[in-house]
Amino acid sequence: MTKNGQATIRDVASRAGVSVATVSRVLNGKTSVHPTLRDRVVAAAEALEFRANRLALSFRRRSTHFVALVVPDIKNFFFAAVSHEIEEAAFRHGYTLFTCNTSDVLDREAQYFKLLTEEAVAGIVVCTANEHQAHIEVNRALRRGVAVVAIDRRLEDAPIDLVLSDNFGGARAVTGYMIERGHCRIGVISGSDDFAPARERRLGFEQALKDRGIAHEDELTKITDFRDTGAERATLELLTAPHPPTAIFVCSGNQSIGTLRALNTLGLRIPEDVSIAVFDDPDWAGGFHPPITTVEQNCAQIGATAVAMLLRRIKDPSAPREERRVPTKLHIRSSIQDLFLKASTEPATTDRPARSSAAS
Amino acid sequence: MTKNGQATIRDVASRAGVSVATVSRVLNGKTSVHPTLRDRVVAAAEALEFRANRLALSFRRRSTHFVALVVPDIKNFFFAAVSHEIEEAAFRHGYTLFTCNTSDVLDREAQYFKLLTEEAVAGIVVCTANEHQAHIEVNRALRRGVAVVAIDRRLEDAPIDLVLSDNFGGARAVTGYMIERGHCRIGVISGSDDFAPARERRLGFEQALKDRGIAHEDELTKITDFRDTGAERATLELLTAPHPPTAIFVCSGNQSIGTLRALNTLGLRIPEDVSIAVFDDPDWAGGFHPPITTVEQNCAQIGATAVAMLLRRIKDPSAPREERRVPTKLHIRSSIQDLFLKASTEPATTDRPARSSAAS
DNA sequence: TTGTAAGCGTTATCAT
DNA sequence: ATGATAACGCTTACAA
Repeated sequence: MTKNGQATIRDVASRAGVSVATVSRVLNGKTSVHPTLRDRVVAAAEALEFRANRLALSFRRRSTHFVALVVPDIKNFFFAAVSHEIEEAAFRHGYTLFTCNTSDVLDREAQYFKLLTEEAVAGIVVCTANEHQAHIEVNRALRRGVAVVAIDRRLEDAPIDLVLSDNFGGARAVTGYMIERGHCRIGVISGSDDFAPARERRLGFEQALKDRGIAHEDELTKITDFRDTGAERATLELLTAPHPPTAIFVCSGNQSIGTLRALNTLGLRIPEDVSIAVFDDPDWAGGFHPPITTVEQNCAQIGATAVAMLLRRIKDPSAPREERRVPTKLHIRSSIQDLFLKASTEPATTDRPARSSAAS
Repeated sequence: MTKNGQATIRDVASRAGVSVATVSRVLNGKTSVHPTLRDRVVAAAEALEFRANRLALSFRRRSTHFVALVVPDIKNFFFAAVSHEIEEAAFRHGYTLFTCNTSDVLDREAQYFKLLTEEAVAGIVVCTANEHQAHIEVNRALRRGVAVVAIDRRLEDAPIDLVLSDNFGGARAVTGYMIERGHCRIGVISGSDDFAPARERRLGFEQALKDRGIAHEDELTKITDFRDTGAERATLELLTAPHPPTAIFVCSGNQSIGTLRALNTLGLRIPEDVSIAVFDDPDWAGGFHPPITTVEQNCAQIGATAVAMLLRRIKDPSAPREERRVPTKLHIRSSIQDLFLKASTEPATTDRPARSSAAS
């Protein structure tokens, strides 16, 4: 028994009257040992409340049971939700999760990859800061046997697994819904084409237009950063233009906050003055007044899939590269006016459009 | 040079023509070594791109540079923000962060403490699942030299550092603001008194009432869980009662979503039909229609303080226990009607209450 | 099947 | 100041 109070494998061995090798064997259950000895060892281990020293284990095995999630911003609802799911799934499989924020700075991402590789994590789930520049650390990690899977954004140049939402389909569906409600001048607020999800959502939007033979007007497309401030500015521009759109498709939850703020500033009501749809379904969207029509990404499934792919690759590093799409879900609520229904104040809705006056 | 391509301290030693002990000494800079040898070692290390094996280091030193954040739910905006801050600060000091969700299950918290202790983390920042039951693992961690600081909720029975918001003051201030606008029947939706923040916010609310000599009415207080669904139900009850309040103070951002949903269901407008204030300032609050008056917790400062306290305790385990309060900030927006201003549709506000009609 | 013993990469305790 | 060398706790050849 060492001074710190923790029994070691030696203590167990001597108490059971066997060698440390035997103890190790029964503990790991690889090779078979005589039942009698096995029982003696187990008994001794229990009596001593033996727990293998994890630090020694990692050292010896040159590997750990850590996985990491490297994302631009854990405060973003999407990543927080994915993180939660990954943590949950990883825990079930005996892994513990590191959280790493890059703030979309590539260098920071590289630093983390380096650190995590040195720390011998079993795997990394990453939403990269730059799709076009797979920094050298990614390859280094791969070479060192770290399993890597990308989510949400592609990691070009690197032959790694990928899981992302059906951005194209989701955007196309919700845009189609708007068009069917009579909107033909629809503004879109998207992120940089440098990122797959932004690009795909914008493309899905445009496809819906084409589907219905509606001409695409360039001045209705605003490309901004992924932050709310950029979207706020873009919305202002869109709606103060000479011939403003009747509806706006906002390509992310983060950006939608800026859009909504802009609407407040302009004193425009949803959906009477302008209709709104947003990609992402933040928790407050259904409580908004009016409830916002959204495209929900299945964060849980994305996280679960990422972990599954990670575990698969940890087991079999040479498995064929995979790319998985996770379906989105359209939540039809009350933020899109049906232009065919004259004089209506509320469009088709899932929620009750009651209009009474009670308290006060 | 070992097979995996990483130079070891031995490689450096032989290349520099010195013993491993000397290499170790110059690398750690504890004892002094002759400048000549020192230079040779440094040169060799650089030539070989030597990086000490972290797994071996942890094993040898019996300690790591990991810290952990153990919280009920990382999806909760408050914890996500705190997590971000902790990660940032920790990274600056050479620590990497583990994220651990307990889902408010005490047993899960204990499991994590056990694991983290075995993994020899340097410190744990925890928002406990149960204030009254400091499970044995906390003490075990403490005994094993893990620094622990609690945030948001107290960890009773355990003599550990603590940092939380000025819940009482924040609640008192915003309630006072409502009263000054003429509200004297104010409903409050709070969480279980078993948790310090809920208790303190409710108490702050009641104190504001007392401050102005307003009688407290029991049926205006609703205690629910911290989830939005509980708050939704509570709001419904509050507002369909015979004599409903003119305003509601919601004690957390999570709960406010349920409250807002309930208002939509009832078709009640803010602030014309009912005024709203919420504790917590989720990112969407300012974009809501109308913008919501909130009490913001300074997540960044809470996180930074927690890390500072953690580092201090890592350095000096016997430092005196500390308890720190972080001030809150009142955001006055447009969700509280001024009952003294007759016929008004919008109360005093920071935002512009314009009412025009543009697009479409 | 079981035991002996040689590492794993570092640090720390000895002599020198 | 420097260099052998013994740990640290575990796994795993290799022998028996």
